[in-house]
Amino acid sequence: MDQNKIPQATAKRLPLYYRFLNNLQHQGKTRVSSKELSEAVKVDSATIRRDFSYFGALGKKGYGYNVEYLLGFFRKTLDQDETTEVALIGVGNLGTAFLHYNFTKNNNTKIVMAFDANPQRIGDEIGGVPIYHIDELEEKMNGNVRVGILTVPSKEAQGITTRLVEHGVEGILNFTPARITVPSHIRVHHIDLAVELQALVYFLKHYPLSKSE
Amino acid sequence: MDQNKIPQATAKRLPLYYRFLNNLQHQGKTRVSSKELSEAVKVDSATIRRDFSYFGALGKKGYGYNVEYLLGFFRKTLDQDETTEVALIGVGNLGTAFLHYNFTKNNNTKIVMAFDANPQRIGDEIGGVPIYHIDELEEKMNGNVRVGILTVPSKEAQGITTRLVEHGVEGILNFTPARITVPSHIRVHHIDLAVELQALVYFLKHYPLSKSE
DNA sequence: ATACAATTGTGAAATTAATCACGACGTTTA
DNA sequence: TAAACGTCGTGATTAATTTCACAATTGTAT
Ligand SMILES: NC(=O)c1ccc[n+]([C@@H]2O[C@H](COP(=O)([O-])OP(=O)(O)OC[C@H]3O[C@@H](n4cnc5c(N)ncnc54)[C@H](O)[C@@H]3O)[C@@H](O)[C@H]2O)c1
Ligand SMILES: NC(=O)c1ccc[n+]([C@@H]2O[C@H](COP(=O)([O-])OP(=O)(O)OC[C@H]3O[C@@H](n4cnc5c(N)ncnc54)[C@H](O)[C@@H]3O)[C@@H](O)[C@H]2O)c1
Repeated sequence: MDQNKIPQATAKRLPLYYRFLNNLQHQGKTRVSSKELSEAVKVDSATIRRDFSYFGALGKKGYGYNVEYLLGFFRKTLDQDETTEVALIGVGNLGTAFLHYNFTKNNNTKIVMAFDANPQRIGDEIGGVPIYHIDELEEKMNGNVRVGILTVPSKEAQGITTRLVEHGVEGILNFTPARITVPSHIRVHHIDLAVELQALVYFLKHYPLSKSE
Repeated sequence: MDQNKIPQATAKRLPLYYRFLNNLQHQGKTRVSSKELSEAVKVDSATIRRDFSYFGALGKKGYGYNVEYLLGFFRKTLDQDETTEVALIGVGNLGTAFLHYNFTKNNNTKIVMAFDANPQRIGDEIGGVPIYHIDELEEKMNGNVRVGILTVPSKEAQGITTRLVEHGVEGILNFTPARITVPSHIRVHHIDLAVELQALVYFLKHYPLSKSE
């Protein structure tokens, strides 16, 4: 689809740019240079220009980028006008935090339902999101849910994943340590918080930064 | 320090390998091949062999790797025997979830204190971690805390960061959307959950996977 | 013993990403 | 209007990471 030439590394930075451009617009700024952007989002300015250039010539030489134009462009590119429905599975510590937050700011995603196995949680709403029993997964998911967020205990992850995929979910954001197996057309992003923390500690001990690095 | 030749991409995978090897040992397995590991952690087997090879010849041709030996090796490499103290700032939705979890399993990190500005939370403990008022940050941090986890509102992020750094913190795990500025010898890892979700949605729409990819 | 099967470790190739560096061109100023 | 300046877009380069593919070596079976 679309522009299959856009590097994945670039695609991952797009939401970041989008969010910052939004901030700029709220501040009433009308123009911005790759240098300013660079300082704000901590990405090299050449990388930013390169990223933008995959979408054509969006800026003006000697001037920079027009905030409104750029924002409008990214809004279309990131499909900000259509909402992707998301289901969250596992309303525990982490799941509850996500439901309260619900990624609503500047966002094209919405958690529309949640599931848990614990009867105490069923029937409640958190942040306007209804919580159903996991047995009702098949019944409540109506084919519009394209993404699942997994915040269940890790030993449940594979089973739930299989059920999600059978019911039309195309992408999974997996917060459990389990590495799940999915059909080849399903996309999984792992966010492994314990690994992130351990990796940070490893870097501290083994790659000490010098004052100039 | 140590082996500055280990690629960062490799270093990030080490905790993952470590965790899986632990599981294997608990299951009583004594040997494992890069192929088995590959299927479990979803990393190409050649990449795993390459990763291991930076540490020398850890395996045996025709046999694979000895689980116990490998685990012992990684335990040393990842400094599993010494604990790194961590402070968490911002006991809100996300912060509370992290305190309950506290990354205790197989881990060399421990959240030893938390801070918040909301008087209602002060004095409590969550998961055995005391919660202090943010004004006491300087007083309670004793120089042993090397890592800070930031789960405050984004506009507070920069100010808190500066204070943490002044009091000896060397690494920051930043969950706020704010991109913080730090001296060059401080390491920051951003985990931007909203960006992760948006990026997943972008990939779904623009890089549909085929059945064979 | 010997043959067979399995699996490592690693050069080399391929892929992906980041950075340099500069010509071209628009803006601003006087 | 013209000169000075700022900033983009990008070819070329460099760096980082992944993957291929196979000789070497070991374990296992007969
Ligand atoms: N909380 C953290 O800070 C943290 C950090 C790193 C990783 N994780 C991982 O995230 C996951 C969730 O962590 P948590 O702290 O929120 O755990 P939790 O135990 O608080 O929450 C898990 C929830 O899943 C529900 N559940 C159990 N089985 C289920 C099923 N079959 N179907 C639906 N719901 C089910 C439970 O009732 C519970 O509410 C775990 O895999 C954990 O390893 C959490
Ligand atoms: N909850 C999520 O799912 C989620 C997802 C993505 C990003 N985030 C980001 O993570 C951060 C925390 O999110 P949250 O949902 O937990 O928010 P929250 O409002 O629930 O928690 C923030 C906590 O920080 C405390 N706080 C405020 N100012 C402080 C200060 N100066 N010093 C110490 N503590 C202070 C507040 O009292 C509150 O308890 C935010 O920046 C948010 O954007 C959260």
